[in-house]
Amino acid sequence: MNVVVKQEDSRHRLLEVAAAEIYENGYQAASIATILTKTGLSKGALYHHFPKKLVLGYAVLDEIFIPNCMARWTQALNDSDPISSISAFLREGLACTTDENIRLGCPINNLSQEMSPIDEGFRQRINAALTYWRKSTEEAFKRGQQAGTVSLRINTVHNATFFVASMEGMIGLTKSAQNRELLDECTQGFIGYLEGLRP
Amino acid sequence: MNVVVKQEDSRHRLLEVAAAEIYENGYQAASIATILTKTGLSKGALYHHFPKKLVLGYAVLDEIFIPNCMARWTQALNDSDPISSISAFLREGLACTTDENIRLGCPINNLSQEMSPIDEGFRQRINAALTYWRKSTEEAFKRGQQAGTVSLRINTVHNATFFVASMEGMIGLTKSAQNRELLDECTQGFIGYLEGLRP
DNA sequence: TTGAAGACCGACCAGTCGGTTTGTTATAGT
DNA sequence: ACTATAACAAACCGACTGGTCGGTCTTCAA
Repeated sequence: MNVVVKQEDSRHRLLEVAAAEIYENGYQAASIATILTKTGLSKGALYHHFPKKLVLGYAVLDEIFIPNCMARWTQALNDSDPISSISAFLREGLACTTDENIRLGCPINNLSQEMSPIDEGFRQRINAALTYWRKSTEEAFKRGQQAGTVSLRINTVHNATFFVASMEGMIGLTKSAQNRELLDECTQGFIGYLEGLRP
Repeated sequence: MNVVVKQEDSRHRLLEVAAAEIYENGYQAASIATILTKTGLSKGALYHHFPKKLVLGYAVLDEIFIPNCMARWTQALNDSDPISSISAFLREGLACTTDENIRLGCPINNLSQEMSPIDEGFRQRINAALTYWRKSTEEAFKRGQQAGTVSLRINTVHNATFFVASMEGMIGLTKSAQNRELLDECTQGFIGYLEGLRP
């Protein structure tokens, strides 16, 4: 009976170790050999579950990176006051950012920058996630406008796009500075911008 | 006499071709062999001018990427009305962004995301450039405050940091979307934020 | 009991990587 | 004219890459 568990386990272990490797080194520099060593599995096992490295990369994105990132976001937006809830989201993000996060940034953004120009499969997956992020933010702004918590004079599309861009940029800048203080400063500037969207 | 030209030429050609390769593929995936093919030079030539691939990468950053990026920026800020001049800078950037820029993003940001976590030499160079960018923006905001074109209620440090982050994020988001319209929307949101910094 | 199938192993492959070494040519200084 | 040195050229190297393939073991249905 634990054999069934074990076979499911192999795929899962592969995915998780691969995710860690890709997060640390990027997709292209992530080594199959290293993943095998860290899982304790063989090459046969890996290529039994995933026909190519590319498919493994897609699976990591689809089953680990994107769900992880989306989970926290969607539950932060069920509100008629998006500015407050997004500010809270930023502050919470600041608080629960680990040293590893500061060093390595956002896994999706990393893959986006690395793979978008050279592989359509990666690009489309990432773009879909980012588009969803923009759209849900845009709708949150609209709900805020209806509830009177967001100024009617702002363009929700422009500001939703600018918001997502700034979010990614903030993480990226923190990564190159490797400095938590900078993330703090940037978050405060970010919240200042958001507060400016009130009526 | 044209021999002297030629030897300087070799280094230059190597730098330029390497820059293009790194811009296209990132540092790690940039192939020495490809660079040699495209320059028409031999391995001996390359390793005569640069002892290691890493040194070539640093040189590309120091002598090509960073100067190119800084040149346009510094001349855009000699003004007592930074909000107007930065907005103009954004609009101009939008206008002169090539399709290649949309596909490949900002070379410095690319290297930052790829190399910051794994090589201190890259990280420090990039961080120095970004720090300079933040500081010069901060000073521009302060000049604006003195001239009465920027609100005295904003924190110049926070907003300078947020500005640089948003700048990088905007380029990165455009890259993953590969969509000029999105860059346009984001720029408009960006300018809206900047206008909000006025008194 | 037998047979089929899924899960897994690990030796092996061709190709590419950055880097080294040895050798040649051209030029500048004396 | 002679020599030292810069500026290349190209064969070569070991390490490593993703990927293949023949075979083994376990599980389960018939």
